[in-house]
Amino acid sequence: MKNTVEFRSICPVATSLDIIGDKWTLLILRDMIWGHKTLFNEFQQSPESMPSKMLANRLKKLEELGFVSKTKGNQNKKSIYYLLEKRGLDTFPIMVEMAIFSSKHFFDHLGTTYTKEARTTMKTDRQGYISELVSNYKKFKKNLVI
Amino acid sequence: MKNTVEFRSICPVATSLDIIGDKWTLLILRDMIWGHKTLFNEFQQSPESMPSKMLANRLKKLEELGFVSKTKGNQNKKSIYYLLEKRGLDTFPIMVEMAIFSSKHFFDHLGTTYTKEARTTMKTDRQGYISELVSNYKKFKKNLVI
DNA sequence: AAATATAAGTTTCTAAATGAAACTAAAAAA
DNA sequence: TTTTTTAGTTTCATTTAGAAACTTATATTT
Repeated sequence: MKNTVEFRSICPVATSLDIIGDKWTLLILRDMIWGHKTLFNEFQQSPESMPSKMLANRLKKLEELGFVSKTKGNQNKKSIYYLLEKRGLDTFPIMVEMAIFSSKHFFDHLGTTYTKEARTTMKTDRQGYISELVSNYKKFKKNLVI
Repeated sequence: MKNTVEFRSICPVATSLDIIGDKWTLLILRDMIWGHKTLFNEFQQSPESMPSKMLANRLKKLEELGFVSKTKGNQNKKSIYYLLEKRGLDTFPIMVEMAIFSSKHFFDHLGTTYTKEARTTMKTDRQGYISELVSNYKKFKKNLVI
């Protein structure tokens, strides 16, 4: 199975799409940033029910491209920990803009699950919101015992 | 041919991906915002060479979802003008973040095509950059004789 | 007016990607 | 020792993508 990225052009938008332009890749990173998920079966339990084949394929791609790192557990040698690297964390602003977009234009579908407060913060203090979630992740990663 | 959006969850990120999470949709909007393109054959001429079948499919979806409008020409009745509506313009911040991301992490691939200056502006005055391009588009749209 | 060209698609067909479901191998728990 | 858990892989049917040829309406050229 080949899994190399083919760039279609030298356009900066197209280049990002060549890498993260599908329905699953960003959801893994979402679960890592917002949910502090690290394990294969944790990603599987997300509400979108990603098929294990897709999950394995995308995790492999994300690791090859340096978005995430893969570490075998020390205590539990059957667990494999996936953690965000800098490149993975840098996709966060893209996802925040996606969240702002759908909250604005597809509010009826989203409903009131995510508080109005969180959405407002995202917009009014976008950079602060991003910085805090990133620093939270770094803290989580540092304290994680594998 | 069915073309309805199926939402996989009520997550704001997943919801955006359900709508624009593919390799082509955003490229049409990119050509409209940055290139002021309006016609079918103009979109076809982009460096990514979108197949006409994909282009027709995505334009239809974008129109159904209210991202763009479709207008038959008055002077030239065989031309059909596609123009951005508010919802389409609001995807622009997502694309800007994508451009910032790939410029940072895939610089080697992008090369020096897009000036360092433009990239710097995007980052240092993100909101200003967005506002100006949006207002340019609105001006273009207002002055366009169909 | 007739022939040619252009614009916006559609159709056809093959290849590739997706996704559900069952299966596997190694390690841990009971 | 048997069962369960974790992290995948394999198989196969369906869907989507993509290349290429075709179509239909309008416009332009001769």
